[in-house]
Amino acid sequence: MTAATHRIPHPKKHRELNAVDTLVQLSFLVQGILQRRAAEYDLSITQTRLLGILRDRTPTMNDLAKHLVLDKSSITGLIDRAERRGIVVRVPSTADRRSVRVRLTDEGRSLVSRVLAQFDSDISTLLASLSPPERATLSSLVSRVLVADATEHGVDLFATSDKQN
Amino acid sequence: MTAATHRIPHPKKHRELNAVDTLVQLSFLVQGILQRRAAEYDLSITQTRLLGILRDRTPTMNDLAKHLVLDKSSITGLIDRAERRGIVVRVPSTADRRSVRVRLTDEGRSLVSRVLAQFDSDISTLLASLSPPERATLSSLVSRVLVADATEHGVDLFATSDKQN
DNA sequence: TATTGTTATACTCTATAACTATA
DNA sequence: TATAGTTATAGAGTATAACAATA
Repeated sequence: MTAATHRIPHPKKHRELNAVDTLVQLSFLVQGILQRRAAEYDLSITQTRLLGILRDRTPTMNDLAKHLVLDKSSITGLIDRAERRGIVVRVPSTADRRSVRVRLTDEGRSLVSRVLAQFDSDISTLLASLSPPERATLSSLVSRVLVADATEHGVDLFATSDKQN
Repeated sequence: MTAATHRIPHPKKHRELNAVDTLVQLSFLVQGILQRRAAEYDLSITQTRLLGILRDRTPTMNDLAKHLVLDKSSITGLIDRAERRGIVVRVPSTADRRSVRVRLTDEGRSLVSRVLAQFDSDISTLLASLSPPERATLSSLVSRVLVADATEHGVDLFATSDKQN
């Protein structure tokens, strides 16, 4: 990889971009789009991921730490700020009195729906230059990469988890 | 988009992933890989991007702010920390005595080479499940997305910029 | 003893506003 | 006046280590 870590790459005229470079550049492009959009709602990427997780789960702090690959003390701060803002609440776990579950409030649910809908629209726009069959090809290739990685790391991409309490 | 903002997505069995979802997930995956790898060298993604830019440029603080899309005060801090660490130096600009150019030190150059080589290797590994022609297809489709976006925003992806002083 | 979560602390990253020094 | 950069300040995000409560 030569210059894929910055948006305006190598000072060489019309060089061929390999799969590695394009993927890295794309990841910066996509993250930039998401980050700017989230910021319009006063959300960071991490907060948005958090809300996305909470849409169909009521995980413990520990579950969140695992999903987001963050230290549990980082989750404490993340939830503190989200709770202060009224988009999530801590609820005591009934089964284990040490643990705490985190739930979206109605306001949080509404917020995450709006943000993720915007994300969808933003990335769809980004892909507008590809034809539907091209998008399908892209999607299929990327899916294979995602599945291979998940398998590699022993993660079931489609698992239903976080059994209640 | 339903669940692409978190690594372990929707609790539905084997749902079809569309191009938007896969792209968003992929961007998180790639950024995670880069971030963890950079961290091994005590670098953030931003520091690594900075070093990547400096490999073939000696930009002013202002140039850096534009490339990284950050406020100039953020660049001050970024360069302060990098300079303290001995990987970059500030050099006075001869033409305009207000401005400052930033240059890699030998140590910085060596560091960025090692990190970017690792990035390359990491992302190559990620793509190992695709055949060479599939990688070429992926690369070509992603390139078109990148070029379309750059054109949309009036950026010449292949421009040579930052004329010295 | 081990696990869950919080607190104390420290550092990076980022922005806004006010400032200095040039131009 | 306008631009280049720094400083002061504030807040988010992150981690490590020590701690309390519970298992």
